Amino acid sequence: MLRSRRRVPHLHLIAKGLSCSCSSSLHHATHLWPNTPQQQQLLKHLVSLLQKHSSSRQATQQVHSHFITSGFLHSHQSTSHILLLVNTLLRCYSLGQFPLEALLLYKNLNCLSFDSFTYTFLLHTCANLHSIFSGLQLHALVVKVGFQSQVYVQTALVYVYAVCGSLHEAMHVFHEMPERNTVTWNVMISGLAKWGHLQLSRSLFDQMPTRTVVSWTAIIDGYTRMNQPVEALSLFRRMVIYEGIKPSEMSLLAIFPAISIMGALKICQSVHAYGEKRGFNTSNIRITNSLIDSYAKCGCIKSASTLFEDTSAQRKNLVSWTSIISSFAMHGMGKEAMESFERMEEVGMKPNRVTFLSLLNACSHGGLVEEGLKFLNKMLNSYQIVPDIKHYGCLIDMLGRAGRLEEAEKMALGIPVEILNVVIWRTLLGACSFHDNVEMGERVTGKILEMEREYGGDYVLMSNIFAGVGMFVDAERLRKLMDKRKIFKVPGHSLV
DNA sequence: ATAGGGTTAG
Repeated sequence: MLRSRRRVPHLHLIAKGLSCSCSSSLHHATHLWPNTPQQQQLLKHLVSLLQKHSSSRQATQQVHSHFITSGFLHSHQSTSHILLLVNTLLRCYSLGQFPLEALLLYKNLNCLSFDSFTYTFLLHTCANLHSIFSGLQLHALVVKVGFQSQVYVQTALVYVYAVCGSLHEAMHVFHEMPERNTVTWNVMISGLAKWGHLQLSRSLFDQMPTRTVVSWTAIIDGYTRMNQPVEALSLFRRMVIYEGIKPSEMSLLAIFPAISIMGALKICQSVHAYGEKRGFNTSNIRITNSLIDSYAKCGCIKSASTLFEDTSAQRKNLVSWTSIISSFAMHGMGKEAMESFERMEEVGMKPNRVTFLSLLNACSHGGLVEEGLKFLNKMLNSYQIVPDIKHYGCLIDMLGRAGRLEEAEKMALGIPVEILNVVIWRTLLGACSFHDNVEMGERVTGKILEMEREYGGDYVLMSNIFAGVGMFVDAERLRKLMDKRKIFKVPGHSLV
């Protein structure tokens, strides 16, 4: 899943910044500072500080304010030294949580003459913002200032376009490039794979001169995501056995879902062993979490829970807890899921919406209706989590399975219309069918027809209810209605 | 001094 998009206000500021010569505050400078050795020292110090703490927002901001107050811009400091600091600042911002700061800094410093490093970092900012608009503006700027044939800049351009899903533009830049390196190829391949263009991605993968572990991981991840676990696993084997490339932690994370889809317990075990050998399992909690999930999905809840128990409390994060709860849920072990949840609360870990979804799912599958309702209450009141449509779907499924149809219907009717979907009514209709409640089945079918007139499956389900309780006349009438609307039953599939 | 792949979900 893509990370949530952040909005970029005032993009015109960037373009504006180019046209005027200097930001107004600089005009107030009345004198130039002497080029003291202390200042030179300070510059170097700030750069190395940033390089050491490149992921710390606080450090970045402190260096930034030092930079502003130091008067470097009015000094006789060598501009290349200043630019190094500015570029490093831009890089830190672009990688951090507030990439917009990079664009603003750039805009405020338009009297500097920037280099290709600057534009590389700025483009990464756009990628992190998922802002195709600022990406396009920067592309234009890059052409204007003449850095359009620098490999790093072009690769960053391909990256921005690929991240934003503008694959035509990405391919265009890619094809125009006079020289490409491995990173360029990897960016293009993973961009295409990420957006589901597997064949194209694969053909580039096959074409590229040298494939690194990143290339392999990107294409494997593509196959996994596109639900082609066999190809994913066969590529993984080829990478390890024939190419002699060592899988990285990310390679393992990419292959786990494929293992899960296939339910390949043996492979899961050998990847587990490999991770153990490389020390991944103990250094990377994500690997452990994925392993727990995969073991459960391969049907081995024992291994999942053993692995969970063997992981120290220190290392367990929210995902670890959520994973074990969802593991128990998929094995119908409601009690165990509840116990895990309670233990989680005891150690002070705060559940999120996914945790509650897994927990409610466990209650639903384990037939723990009262408990499920209690947890819903807890979610609302103790944690102030607003249920989304999946929570509702789970709860209605839970009530419906238990035959508490009136409560289920009441809950369905209380779902905000903005999030209500037809899956909810289908879930309830399934319960009506199971419990032979014709009256409610009719009402619910009406709701479904309102929302989706073209889909035939529900007519059939409804007519099965009628037929099932001996109302052949009505069943006949419904089928005729279907014929009239030229509806035919399509093979069932879940939309959830 | 630069860039690429990442865990949980009815």
